[in-house]
Amino acid sequence: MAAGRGVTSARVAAELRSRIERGELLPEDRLPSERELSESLHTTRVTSREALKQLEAEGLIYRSNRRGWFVTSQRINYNPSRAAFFMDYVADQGLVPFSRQLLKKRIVADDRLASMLEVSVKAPLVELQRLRGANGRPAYIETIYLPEGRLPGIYECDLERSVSAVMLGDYDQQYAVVELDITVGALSAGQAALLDAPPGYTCLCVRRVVRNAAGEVVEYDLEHWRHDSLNIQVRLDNS
Amino acid sequence: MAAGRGVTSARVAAELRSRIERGELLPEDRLPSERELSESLHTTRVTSREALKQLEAEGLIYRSNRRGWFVTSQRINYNPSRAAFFMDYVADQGLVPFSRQLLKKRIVADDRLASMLEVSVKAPLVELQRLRGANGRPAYIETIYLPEGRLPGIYECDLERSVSAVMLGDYDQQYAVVELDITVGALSAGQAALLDAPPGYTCLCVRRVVRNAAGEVVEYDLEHWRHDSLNIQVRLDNS
DNA sequence: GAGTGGTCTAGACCACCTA
DNA sequence: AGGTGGTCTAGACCACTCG
Repeated sequence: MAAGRGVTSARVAAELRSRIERGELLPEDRLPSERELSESLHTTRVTSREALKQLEAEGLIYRSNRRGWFVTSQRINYNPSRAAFFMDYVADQGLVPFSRQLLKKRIVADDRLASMLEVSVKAPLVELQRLRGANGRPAYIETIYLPEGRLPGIYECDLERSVSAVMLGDYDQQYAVVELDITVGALSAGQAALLDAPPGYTCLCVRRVVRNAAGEVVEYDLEHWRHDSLNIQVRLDNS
Repeated sequence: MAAGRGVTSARVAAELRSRIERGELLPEDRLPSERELSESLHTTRVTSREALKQLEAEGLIYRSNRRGWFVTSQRINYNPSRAAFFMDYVADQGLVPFSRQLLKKRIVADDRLASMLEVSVKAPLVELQRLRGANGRPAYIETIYLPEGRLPGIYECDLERSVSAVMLGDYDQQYAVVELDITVGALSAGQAALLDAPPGYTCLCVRRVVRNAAGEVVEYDLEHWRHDSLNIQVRLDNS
């Protein structure tokens, strides 16, 4: 039969779960400290932590660096197929989005990037990195690669707010084909620090390859999302 | 700065990672037992386990019930947008697929199902559940709901192998629109047992709503995938 | 029956955050 | 400075699997 989860940690998890469901703990509320929890439920810290990690995996709670555990709130609904603007669709969901550029530089394609973007090795690229989130909480890190050869002068554009906007406006590039690759992974130490998560935190990796009407790759994105902040929604129309 | 992962467990993780990358440990190979590992690397079981769980989160290794830890092999590439047959696309990837029907029965729609399938409450449905995987390892559990009103006689069809096949053949239903909803979650105890995973194991939840050319919902799927067995690939054509 | 992972106890020290 | 989570030690018992 099922290898039953331990009785004690399950009890702690159930207790907290019910407090959340009953509304005693509201989104963004802070949970009791691990030591308090352990004492009041007659167990040890290791066991309480086991329960907390379980609820974290379920997406019910999250931890902030070394400040404590909190109840999660609404996830961001994300439709990676559309060239929608992050700031817009997050605001439409009643959240307050933010976006911070971490990096913008010119690089040349190495083997891996050359094959992903279908350009020759050493072709000039623009690399862009940004941190985005909602309601003051970081949600994902995005790294974007743009082939300068196909988008002349792209480096001079204001890419801070939205690449999609620049594509549509200045380049008249429709997103003809979008290829998505979605996998569960773990955050590196650097990524985790930026996302206010412990190293190794479970994340959703989304890889996007965007092609224009001519079939050329015009954008390659790598996104690392906190697993508890995201809901991917895709709509496919074959008609 | 980054809340650095502990030195010891990181050392154990790095050691195992390098053994895997160097090819000393091959896919499906068994790792040393937790006790051996702890002793040879001069640490305790709790710490070794921390490292093992980290590698598990990264998708490098997995555990089988109480039998031990193993190196993971190739993931299944899955394109949920197409009405492709599981047995076919897995075989195309050089893997040996299997599919086991767990349940097949007639039910009536409750509130939730009625709203998902856009039928009236108490409308007749067929519920189907199956366990699928590759190379002898379970990968996901799928629960399918079919509205009998729109697919008369569907219960009598042989749905064991492929719902898509029956749709295309007997009902001439093209999959006109597919709506996907993808989230990271945790397995319930029952699901975990079927998937040979510990309870609370991280999973990818995929919800599919399929509509025919008339815009009616003809299929509603709920899939729970082991996070280490899956790679979702979607291709969107806006041209 | 021997060995495995799954869980738990009861401590400890550290790095970091907040006041 | 005091409290928080992050990590670690050194044991223990249990449920299960396998030979």
